[in-house]
Amino acid sequence: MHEVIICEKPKSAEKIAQALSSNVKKMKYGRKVNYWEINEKDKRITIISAVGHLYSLTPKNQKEKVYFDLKWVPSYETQKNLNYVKDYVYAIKKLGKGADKYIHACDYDIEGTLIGFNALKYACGENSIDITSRMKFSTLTKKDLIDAYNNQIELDINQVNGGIARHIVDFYFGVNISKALTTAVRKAKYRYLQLSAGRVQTPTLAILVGREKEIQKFVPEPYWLIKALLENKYEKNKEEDIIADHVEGKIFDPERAEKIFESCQGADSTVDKVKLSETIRKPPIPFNLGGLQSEAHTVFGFSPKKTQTIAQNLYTEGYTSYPRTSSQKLPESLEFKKIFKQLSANEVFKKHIDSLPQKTKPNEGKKIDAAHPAIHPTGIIPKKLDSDSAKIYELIVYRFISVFAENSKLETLRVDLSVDKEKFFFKRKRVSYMGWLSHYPFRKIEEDFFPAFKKGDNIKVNEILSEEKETKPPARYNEASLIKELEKRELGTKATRADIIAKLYDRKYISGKKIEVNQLGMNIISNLQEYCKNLTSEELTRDLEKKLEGIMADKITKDKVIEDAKKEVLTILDDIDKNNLKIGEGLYNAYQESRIVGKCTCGGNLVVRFSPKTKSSFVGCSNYPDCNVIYSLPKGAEVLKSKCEKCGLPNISFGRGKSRKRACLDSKCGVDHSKINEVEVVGQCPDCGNNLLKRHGRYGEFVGCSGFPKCKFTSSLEDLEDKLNKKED
DNA sequence: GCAAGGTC
Repeated sequence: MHEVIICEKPKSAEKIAQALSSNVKKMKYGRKVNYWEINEKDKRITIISAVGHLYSLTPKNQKEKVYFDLKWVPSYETQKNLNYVKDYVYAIKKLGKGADKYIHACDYDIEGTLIGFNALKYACGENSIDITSRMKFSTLTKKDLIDAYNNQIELDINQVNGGIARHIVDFYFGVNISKALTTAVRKAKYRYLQLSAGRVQTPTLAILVGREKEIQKFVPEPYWLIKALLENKYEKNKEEDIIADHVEGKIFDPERAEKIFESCQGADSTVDKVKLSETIRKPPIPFNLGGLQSEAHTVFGFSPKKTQTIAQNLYTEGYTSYPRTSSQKLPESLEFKKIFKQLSANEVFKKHIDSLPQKTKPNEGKKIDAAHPAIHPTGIIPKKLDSDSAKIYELIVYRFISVFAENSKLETLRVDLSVDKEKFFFKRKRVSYMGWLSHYPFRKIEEDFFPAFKKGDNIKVNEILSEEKETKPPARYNEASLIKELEKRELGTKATRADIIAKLYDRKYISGKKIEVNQLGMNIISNLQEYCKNLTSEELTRDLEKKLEGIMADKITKDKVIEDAKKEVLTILDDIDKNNLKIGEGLYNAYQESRIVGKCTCGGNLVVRFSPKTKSSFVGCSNYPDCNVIYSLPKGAEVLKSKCEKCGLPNISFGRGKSRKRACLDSKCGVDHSKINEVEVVGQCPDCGNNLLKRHGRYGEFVGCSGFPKCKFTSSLEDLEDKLNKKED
C-alpha cells in the first residue's frame, strides 16, 4: 500500500514527516526538491510538497477580445520568474503517480485547499481526487498533526469550488478591465500604456485618492498658542526658559487670544499644583508580518516589500521563523529556553538574555494565525549577513527578547501655574525604570530634566508668547500606514499587501515616500467611479466574501457566482467601450501630465521620455522639435520632486543601494550634492569612540552609537551636548 | 501583458 501526502510548502512537509514517524527518511528529487519516506510493515508513505499555487488561470484562447474562457496551466508557463515551481510539479508527477491513497495536507483555508486540489488533479491525475482524504490541522505542532492524520476527513469540494470561483472572478474583473483601459488609450491615442485595475489594487488606490482630495480641499484655519516662558529657577546654569502652554491649547478666536496675551503681560506666575505620576509601559508584542514591516519602516525606513523579502530569506536560511504570519502569539511549544540557549552563543545576545527575569512568559498581542506563530529567531545564529539583513535579524531577535522582559516605568511631571488669572501648564517625562527598554534599542528613551518646582512658588515670567499657527491637512499615508489601513479594512492578505502597493508605484499611479497620487492615478479612479463604481470600493471584496461563503455552505453554486461576475464585467466593458475615446484621451493626458518634471527655459514642459532606439529614458522639452533641450538620465534614475538649489531644475537619484546618489538633472550644473543615504554624524561616542549618528525612532529623532548593539549609548538631540560634557568631567 | 493568491 502506497500513501502520498501532499503539503502546501516544503517546511510543512518536513514538520508533518517528523510528526508522523521517528523513522523517516529525507530524500531528494533532483537537486532542489526534498521529500520524505516512511516505510512501515504494510505501508509506504511518501510526503511531498507544493510551493504554494502550482497552477494558474490563463485564457484558453489568447486572441479573444475578452477573457471568460479560462483553463489551469502550470504557473511557470505563464510567469517566467516562477521557474522554481517546475521542479516541484515534476516531483509530484513522478513520486505521486499511481498511489493507492492520497492525503491532502495543505493549510486548511480556501487557497490551501485549492493548492492541494490542483496539485492532485493536474499532477497526480484526475482519478486521484476519488481516493483522497483530508488532514485538518490549525498548527504545525506534533500533536495537531498526529491528530489530523488519525482523524482524516473528506475533501470538502465546496471549499475547492470557493477557491476556484475566487480565482476566476478576480481574473474576470482584473484582467478584462485592465485590458479595456489599455485598449481605450490605444484607440484614442494610438499609444500603449500599461494600465491595471483589480479587486484589491483599485480600492487601495481609491483610499489614497480620498486622502489626496481631503488634502486638496483642506482650508487651513489660523489659531493661536499662548506660551509663558518661565525662569528656570531651580537650575540657573540651564539657561533655557521653561515653556508652559496655556491650558486652552489651540485658540481659534483671535480676540480671546489677544485678551489672554494682554492680561498676562507683566505678571509673574504662581505654581498651583505639582503632580508626579508613574505609568507602566508593558513590553512590546511579538511581530507578525505587518508589525515587522511597520517597525522596520519607522526604524530603518525600509519598504514593506523589502522587509518581506529579507524576512523570507532569513527564514529560508533557517535563522528566523515563517514570516507570512498574522499571529502575535508565542506558544510555549516553541521551547523558548532552547532558543535562548542557542542565541546565547552570541556574547551580546547572551548579556540581554541572562538579565531577563526568571519567569519567562511572553507579552502577547491579540491576533492569531491558524498555521504559524509570531515571527521569532530559531536560535541558529547567522554566520554572515549583509547589513540590511542584519538589521532585520537583530530587530527580530531584540523584539523576541524584549517581549519576555519586565515592564518599563515612565515618570511624568505636570506643573500647573497661574499667570494673573490665566492657567498654564507644562509636562516632563523620564524613564524611571528601563525594563524591556534596555533590551530593545529601537525606541527613544525619554529623559527630560525635572525642575524642582513646588506648590506656592513664585516664578518669574520672562516673556509671554502668542504664536500664530495654521491647522494642517490630514497626513499622507506612507507604505507602512497604508498596510495598516488595508489590514483594518481586510483588503488583500498579509502576503500580498506589500506587492499591491509596489504595483501602484510601478504603474506610476502614485509616487513619493509620503504617498502622493499622480494625475494618472486620479484619472483611473474618476473613470472607474463612473463606469464601475463597485471596483473602486471595498464592496466588491465584501460581496465576493459573502458569495464564497455561500458556495462553501452549499447555498449557491460556483457556476452561478462566476456567471454573475461575467454578466457584471460584460456590462462594464460595454460601458467602457462606448466611451472609449473620452476615457482613453483622459487617461493619456493624465499620464502625460504625470511625466512633467519641470519647466524648460523656452516655456515648454520638461517631460520624461523613452527612447526605443537606445532603450533608455531621458528628459526632453515638450516643444521639441522647436526646442531641443535634452538631459540624459543614468540607468535606473528617478526624477525627484526636490529642486536643485543652484539652477532650479529637478534633482534625480541614481545608483543602487548605499551608493545611490542625488544630483541635479543637469550633469553640468556641478552643485555638490551629498549622498542620499548618508547618515548625519553628530559627534563621537563618549563610551566607545565610534561615531554618534542621528537616527529615527518611533518617537522622533534621537542619537545612537554606530557601535550598536555592542555599545548602547543613546541620547536625545537636546541633551547630547550635556551628556558629552559630563563624560569629559 | 493584464488580477490576486499562494510560495521560494
